[in-house]
Formats: sequence, structure tokens, C-alpha cells
Amino acid sequence: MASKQVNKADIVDVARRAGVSISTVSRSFNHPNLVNLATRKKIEKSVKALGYIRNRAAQAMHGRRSGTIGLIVPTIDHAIFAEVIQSFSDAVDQAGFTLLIASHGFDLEREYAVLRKFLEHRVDGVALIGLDHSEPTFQLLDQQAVPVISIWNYEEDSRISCVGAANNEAGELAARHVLDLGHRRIALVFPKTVGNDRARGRLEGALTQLRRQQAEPPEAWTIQAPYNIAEAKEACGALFDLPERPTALLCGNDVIAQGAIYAAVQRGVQVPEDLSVLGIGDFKGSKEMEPPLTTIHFPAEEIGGLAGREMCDLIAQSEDLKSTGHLVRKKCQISLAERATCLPVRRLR
Amino acid sequence: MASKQVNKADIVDVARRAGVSISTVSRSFNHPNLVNLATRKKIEKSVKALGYIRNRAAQAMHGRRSGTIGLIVPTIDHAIFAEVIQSFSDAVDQAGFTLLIASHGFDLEREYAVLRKFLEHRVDGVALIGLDHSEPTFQLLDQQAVPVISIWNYEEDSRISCVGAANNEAGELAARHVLDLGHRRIALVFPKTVGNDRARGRLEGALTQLRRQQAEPPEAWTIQAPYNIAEAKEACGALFDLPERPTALLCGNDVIAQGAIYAAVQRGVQVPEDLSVLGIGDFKGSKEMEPPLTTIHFPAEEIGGLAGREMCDLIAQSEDLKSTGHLVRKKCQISLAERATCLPVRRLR
DNA sequence: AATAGTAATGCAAACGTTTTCATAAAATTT
DNA sequence: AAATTTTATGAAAACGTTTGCATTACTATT
Repeated sequence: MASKQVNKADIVDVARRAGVSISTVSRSFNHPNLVNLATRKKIEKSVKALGYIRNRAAQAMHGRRSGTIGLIVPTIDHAIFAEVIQSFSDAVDQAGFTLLIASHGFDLEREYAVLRKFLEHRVDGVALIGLDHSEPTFQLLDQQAVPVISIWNYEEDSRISCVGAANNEAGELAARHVLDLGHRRIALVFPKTVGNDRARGRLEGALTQLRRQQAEPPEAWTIQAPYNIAEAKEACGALFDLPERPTALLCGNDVIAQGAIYAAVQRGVQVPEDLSVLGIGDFKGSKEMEPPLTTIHFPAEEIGGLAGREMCDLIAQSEDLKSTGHLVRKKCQISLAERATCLPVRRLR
Repeated sequence: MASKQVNKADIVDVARRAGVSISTVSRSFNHPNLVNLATRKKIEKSVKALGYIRNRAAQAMHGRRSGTIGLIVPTIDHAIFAEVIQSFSDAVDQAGFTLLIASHGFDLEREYAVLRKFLEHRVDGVALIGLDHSEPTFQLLDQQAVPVISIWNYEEDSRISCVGAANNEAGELAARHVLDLGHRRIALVFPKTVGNDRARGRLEGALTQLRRQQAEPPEAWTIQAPYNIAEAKEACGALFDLPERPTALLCGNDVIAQGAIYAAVQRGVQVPEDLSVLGIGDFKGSKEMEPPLTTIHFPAEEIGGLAGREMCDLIAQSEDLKSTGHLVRKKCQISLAERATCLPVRRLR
């Protein structure tokens, strides 16, 4: 209530109060070394007194960068994305950028719409999750020539720059582990794969490996579960109620694995004695579960951080526009985190 | 590689190509009804052909709103914030706003810095978590007269608008429940309370209630654990190794409760038979745990959504500046979610 | 047929900066 | 002491929009 005609101070006011021209004020922000120390002090004082805050929108209008980066994710509200968002955010924050975030709920058309919105705001760069995007999305990115990076997936022939891991390798690694433990009766629980190259890659990798060793699961043992504990628990429950039970369960991610384990506990199925469960992802908390979850470790924090820094580099490069549009691709290593939910299969019972 | 002199199209180009003035083009975007249908079509065609994307930075410069809202959270990477961020994001998205997000890692000075950054970007509104903020933060908000809302906490005499629940009530409710079950040997595990009014409120509420019934826990049974499964598990482990063990454990939030249960499982302590555990928050997955966690339900989604809509209203009001700066406060109801981790205390053994 | 409205458009100022160029003053070199 | 370089500043154009005002061409009213 106290202040009423607030919000007004602009660079002109600052200049007037300091008794200098606006050029000098602007310069004292952007190239302080070009202005006399005494003048700078006066300006600083004036800024303080007026509560002046620079207007980046006005700066951006000068072909200067907006200082923002847009991040588009399927959803914020999942352990794994939250982690990657956090580390990406920290990385670009450190470089002085401000992060715009939007989620599209696994809908590629909404992704396109969000991208357009971000471009209206003149983001300096765009980050997306995964490599599955609609054709219009790719075209828009190309046409606007905005620096772009894909997080989470690595593919050697990706259409845009990417920082991530190879999901098919994760699937393979997972399958190999349970096979190595002697399992042959293996079930698969994966999320829907359309428009989700992460899940698809993992599933394909796993299937390839299983086939190679003649352990492809029957139809009834390949089930779908969304990325969500409650439904995963339910779906796995149904699987356990089948007359024939597998000795090992390969899960598309740790959340599903968690659901599977809860479903098992509920039915008195002992993990790992009666059933081995393997996750993929190694989410926060997976290590601390009881029993600690055996899973494929994805270095989410590393991926997010690396992607953030790479994004900033890409933007810096696009500045001096000699950048011939070469793509950068970084592959992060995944690894098996052997913990307590997998056991060698019991000798022929 | 195909496109090189891209990125150029501005409103002038569009106007030229369509054979009209820029005013007309601008109008056809902002007040379509004022321009002839045929002209509009021509303009539309020109826009498509040139791949023109409006520049919001330039719009914002006209005193128009920037179309952005800034959300500042302690951290993105926690179940509870992720949920509230998601619903807040959805709500403001729906109203056409773009969300700027930054985290401060529970550091109130960084919070101030982030706020400044957001103000440079001329966000139309700011949302913060909780009501604990530094004095400079409050002053800046006041001085810049930017619409602001606090998410998560309700306080009837809050300094800024707020949408949330009363954390002290949650603490009270939690304490009352275990007391009602007959417990008297009750331990408390809470996160650090400095700069965190959520935790503080809960702890105070719980203590008040316990004192009222002469069940205040001894020093050794009031322990601190960060908001993090691994460390919570460790801290609770230490508690369980004490010679005297409580019969009930009141946890500052569900993550800590989860950690506590894991620590118990690890030591063969049966929950709920040997130990009742009560969480606060009702995070995603708490219901699905085995055993399902008894906890105080916080309607995170409701709070986030409500806050988002309220934020948009606040912005709309500040437009017609008759808004006499009155605060809005909304209290969301919490409730006890009785599930399986609490049992009445055994009769005098 | 003259007048008053209305609809559609254009012109130019404004928004808050940055930056190029010009200039004045001070410091350095001859 | 004159000439040159350096340092510090200001004036003004530019960035891409929106919008108030002016203008023109119709349409409806008398």
C-alpha cells in the first residue's frame, strides 16, 4: 500500500538521477571497464535508490540473447525426469541462463505447440527428452536454426544433438544378467513404447538378447504397465496370479520394479528367493529399498549436467555463426548395479 | 545446412509479402475482428510461407505482459515438489502462460538472487514455496509490486497471498493419531527446520500435542534427518539401535517414513507389529508401499492447481490496477490416511 | 443528394534497451 | 608546446512490436 507509483524506474530515470546519459548507464552495466569508476559509483547509487531492475525483454530485442533456455519434458512428476531436470537446471543456471519448463504429457503434438511457444519467447536453446519427435517439430527446429539438444538417449545417427545412454544396451545388459544367472522363464513388464524411444529401445534390446538365447517369453509374460507404481503393482499382480510363474522379471524401469515387488510381497512371493526382479534406471531410493533393487544404473545426474553444459556450448557456438551445424553426441555409460533382488535360478527343482 | 539466412522473418517481412502495413499485420494477431477476412487470409499465408514466429520480447516491451510466471522452489528433485510443480505448471499453462522455474537448494539468499533474475525477465507473477523468506525478498516483492503467491503453507496472517495447508495441524493430527492408538513412547524424526516453515510447523504441532498429553519424547528420541531416503534410513537405524526403542515413530514426511521402514526391515523390526510408523505428506506411491503407509494426506495436486489458477487471477487483477493489494489466502484440507503402518499399542506387556 | 456513421487500413510515436559514431578532455609522446 | 593517442561521455539510430490518431472508402440515414 505504501508504494503506489512504483515499478516505473527505467534506465532514463537512472541516468537522470545520476546526472549522466543513458548510454553511460547502459555501458556501465555491459562494459563497466569503459566507464570511469566515479561515474559508475554514482550510477550504482542511483540504481539502488530507484530500485531499478534491468529489462531483459528490451535487451533481447537487440538481437542479444534472451538468456533463456527452454526444456520440454514428458512430465515433471516422475522420479527420473525430476532428477535430470534438476541437474540440467543447475548446469544452465550456473551459466547464467534462466530455464523455461513445460511438459507435454507424452503427447507429441503438445510438444510441438510448446516448442512454438518457447520460440515466441526467443529462447536461446531448446532441450528435449529423447529422440522421438514429430516431423513438424524437427522441421521447426531446423527452420528456426535454434540450438537444440536431446537428453537421455544416445543414438549414433540421431537427427539432433544428443546426450544420453543407449537404451537398447540397457535392455540387453538387463537380459544378459538374468540369463547369466541361469533364468530361462523370464517375464517382461514394460511401458507403452509408442512415441517413447526410451522404453522401446530397452524392450528391443532385452528381446534381442533373450531370443539369442532361445528364452523369448510367451505372450502372456510380456505385459504392459504405465510408468506408475499403482498400475504397475496391479499389472504384476495379475501376472503372478497366472498358473505358471516366471522365475525372473525384467522391468522397464525401477518404478515398475518397485510395483512388482510390492505386488509380490502382497502375495507372499519372496523376492529374490522365489522371483528375481530387475529394474532399469536406478532411481533415487532404489539402492535404499529393502531388499535393495538390482537394476541397470543410468547416470541421470551426469546426463542432465552434461546436457546442460553442452546446451550452453551450443548456444555460444551459434553466436559466432561459423558453426556449420555439426551435431554433438555424447554417450554416457550405463552399468549393472548388482544388489539384492536377483538370485541365480534354483537348480532343476 | 539447407537453410542459412533463416531466422530473419519479422513482422515487416510478413507485411511486405502480404502487401499490407505492419499495423494491419499486428492487428490481425491481436484484434482479428478489426481486420477484413480476406486480408487476414493473405497475412496468414504470408506468415506460413515465411515461417514467421511472433516475438514476445518485443511485445513485452510495450507494457504488455510478458506472458511468463516464475516459480521458485527449494528443489525440483523431490517427490512432493515435483507433484506440486506439475500441477502448478499445468494450471498456468492452460491459461497461456509460460513457466520459468528455478531452484535454490533451501538457500534463502539464492532465492533472492533468483527472484531478481526473474524480475529482469519481467515475469508477470512469482510463486514461491512456503512463507519463510528473507527480508530483502519480501521488500523486493513489495517494491516491485509484482503479483506473488506462496504455495504449500497456509497461515492466516501470512505476509503474502498463500494457498496451502496448515502444517502445524498436520503435526497435531499426526501426534493425535498415535496418541489415540495408545502410544506414549513416541519418537520424532524431522528435517532441519531453519528456513523451512513446513517442517517447523509440523514439528511444533506435533510437540504441542504430545506435551498436552504428557508424552513429550526424550532428547534422544527427537532426531534430525534430511529430506532424503538414504540419510533418513541411516538416522533411523541409529535410533533403533538405542537400548530403549519407541513404540511409535512420527516422521516429518513420507520419504523419512520410507527410510525408517527400510531401516526397520533391515533390523528385523516388524512394522507395524513392533513399531508404528506415521508419515506426513502422502506422496505418490505411499499408498502402494508394502505395508501401505499410514500418513497425513496433503492434497498436493489440488494445492498446485489452485495456486496456479489463483496466480493467474492475481495477474489479471493487477492489470486493472484498482487492486488495492488485498491478499488472498486459501486453506486446503489435510486428513489422516489410515493404512497399515500404525497399530494400537500392545496392552501393558 | 447530402450527411453521418462505420469498417478497414496506414502513419508514426512509443516501449527500454544497446551500440556505433562523434566529440571533448586528459594523458602521452614528440 | 604541438601533435598524437587514450579515456570518458553523449547523441541518435536501431531492435520488433503495439496502438492512438488520421484517412479513406463504403453503407446507412435523413
